[in-house]
Amino acid sequence: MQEMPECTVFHKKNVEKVLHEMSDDLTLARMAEIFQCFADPTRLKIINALLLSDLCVCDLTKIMNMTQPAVSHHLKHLRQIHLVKASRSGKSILYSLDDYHVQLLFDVCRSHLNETIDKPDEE
Amino acid sequence: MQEMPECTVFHKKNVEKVLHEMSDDLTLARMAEIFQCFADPTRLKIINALLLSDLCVCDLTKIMNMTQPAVSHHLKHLRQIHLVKASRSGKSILYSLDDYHVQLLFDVCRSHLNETIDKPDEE
DNA sequence: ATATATTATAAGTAAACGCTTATATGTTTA
DNA sequence: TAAACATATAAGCGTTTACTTATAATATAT
Repeated sequence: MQEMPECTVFHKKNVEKVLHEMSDDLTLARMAEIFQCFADPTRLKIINALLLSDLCVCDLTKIMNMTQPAVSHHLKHLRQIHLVKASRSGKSILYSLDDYHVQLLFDVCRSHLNETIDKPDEE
Repeated sequence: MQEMPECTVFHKKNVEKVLHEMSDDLTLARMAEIFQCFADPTRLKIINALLLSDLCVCDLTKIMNMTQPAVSHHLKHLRQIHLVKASRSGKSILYSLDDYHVQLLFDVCRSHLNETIDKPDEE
């Protein structure tokens, strides 16, 4: 019968170094929140659109080809972490990106994709 | 009684420009997959650890203070999109980052966080 | 002021996600 | 080769997520 042993490898030096130098949990949680905004295809598409032009909710609804509440829902999400800001313009509310890091994150990710496009999938 | 009007703002020029220049849906879906790996606090912590040192599953289990299958599960996820690679070393399997973009994405996100730390929360 | 246009919020639902326990796979060592 | 070790996979469960429809809020225009 197989036992489930406590792993004993434990490269003490490495583990201690990592534990010491790693970001704290709160920081990691907040970073994860930001990445979460980029992690949904719909939101990412909204971000992509706003990288190209400031847009009102109505325009985004047309671009995304989805219902207006869905778009508003995502915009709220994006606004809460300061990735996007809103300003009224006549009847409409114009949305735009709130931080240049958005462009950076988007570009770095796309580069990664381009450079791994030929790699075969892991199973 | 309130009707639900079709929105008529439609800044045609902007919308057309955006639709034309936006990345295709497949690219956005793949990018979202990558961001999804960064979007979970646990996985992000694993990434953070691997930024600091190559580590075996056992070490990561200790660092993360969680069960070994959970760690393996996340590592599989990370390996499938070529963010992480594995190589055997004796009894253990050593994991390391597979791409310098990982460091870039991590750093850009942390910078964003640092520069927005003082902004008040949107409600 | 009243009607209309634009955007935001609420409640409900189906699907995806991350963890746990149990078990399988593969490598090493005796 | 058999036992032990290190890692991977499978099945199940509770939570979260993203959408839908319905409705509210807010500003504009007549």
